[in-house]
Amino acid sequence: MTGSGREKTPYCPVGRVLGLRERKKLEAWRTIRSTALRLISERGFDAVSVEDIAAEAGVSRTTFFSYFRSKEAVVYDLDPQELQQWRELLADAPGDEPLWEALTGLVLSLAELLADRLPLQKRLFQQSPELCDSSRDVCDSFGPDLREWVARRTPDGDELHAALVLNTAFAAFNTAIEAWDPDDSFDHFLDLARDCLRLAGGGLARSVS
Amino acid sequence: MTGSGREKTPYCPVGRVLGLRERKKLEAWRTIRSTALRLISERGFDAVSVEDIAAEAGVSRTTFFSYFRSKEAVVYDLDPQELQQWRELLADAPGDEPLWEALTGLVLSLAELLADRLPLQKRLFQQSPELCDSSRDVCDSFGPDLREWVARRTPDGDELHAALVLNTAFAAFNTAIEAWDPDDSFDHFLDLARDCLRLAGGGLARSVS
DNA sequence: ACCCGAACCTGAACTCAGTACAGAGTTTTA
DNA sequence: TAAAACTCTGTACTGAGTTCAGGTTCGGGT
Repeated sequence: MTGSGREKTPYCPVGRVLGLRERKKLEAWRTIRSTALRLISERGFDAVSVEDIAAEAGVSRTTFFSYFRSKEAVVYDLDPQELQQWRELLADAPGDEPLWEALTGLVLSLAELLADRLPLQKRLFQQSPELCDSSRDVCDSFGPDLREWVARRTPDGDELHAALVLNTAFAAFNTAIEAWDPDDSFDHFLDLARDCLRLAGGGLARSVS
Repeated sequence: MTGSGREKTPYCPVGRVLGLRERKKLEAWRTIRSTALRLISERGFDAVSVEDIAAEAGVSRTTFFSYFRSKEAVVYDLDPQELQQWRELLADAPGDEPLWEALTGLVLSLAELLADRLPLQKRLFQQSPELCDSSRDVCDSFGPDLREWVARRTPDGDELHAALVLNTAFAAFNTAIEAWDPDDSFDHFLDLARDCLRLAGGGLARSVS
């Protein structure tokens, strides 16, 4: 919905020094999120309604939707502080590396940033296939930013190549997520992601099998 | 929804010789689909409700949902005959080629199979970003079959590689779709798809830019 | 300290996707 | 031609997502 506007409201800015308002908002965001994750991991995604989450978080249904665009978003969205770190990462990324190498680095940094959330998230995927189906992309929340970053450093005429590189990096990342067992260590996931990115970057054509 | 069962009902079987029942069903399927595409291309995806489609197609809302799992599905699903051709393609695919080459071939054959529908579909994407967002994958309808095909010809222990190859092929295909202008010839699209698959297969790491 | 505007929260009412089901109608089969 | 199997339809329901008109709370001046 909402056409393709990026952010309806500049929600949860996370500036340097937070006023009372901003602190409350961040707190509300986190209460809703953690409540949601708790309920969903207890009962499964489908068995929890937005109403349940809102009630349990002590907030109205309407407010829930002012913090999260959809029910899935409460699972996928980055914490405002993570989002800020992610944007700093993008801002600081070197501009001289070849695109694929730069992207590989970014994706791996991102993975580390998500270290806390990913295991739980992956477990939710396994419990609730409907979650997997709907948003098949864990990339939803950071994807747009990354797209923009790629676009900015892409010379005219090379859009196809840039898009291909980006989509392939996503594919590699998602493949690693799919393959990972959340009971294994997170380092193991990082290895998987590295492997996938390396294989995809090195060319899938000539290869085993 | 529906756990992860493949097909709730074996709808529209398209056997060799069709009985009256099957003929009616195929006809109904096509009426609904074409009505839907017409209305949606006239008014936009969001401005058309399932009720509108059903009414215009002379069928009940309930019946609509017995033919299509969702409102998006009516745009994405393969025609039962296309689906059959696609399955034959899979069945006939050689088992001795390396995985990437085999997949490349399959994806390109698939593209040709979709020649009629793709231009309109791409135009709908452009008109209705909400369509793009929701099902970011044109691969939805044939993806499961292809996954299964890949799984069958994957030796144990190589699942990661197989998944990576598959996801990357999808990524390349989607990239081509994204990049294609539906006012250009369909051959141009095929060239794009070929290029994307070749680039991804050949290794994105060392490359221009 | 006070006030005003802006930002925020809320309940209520609404639209629409998707599901369940029971009954009526149609095709198939024997 | 009658029973069995399948299909369609209306009805009624759940729940996601939106809109909106208040009420409340915060922040920045003065």
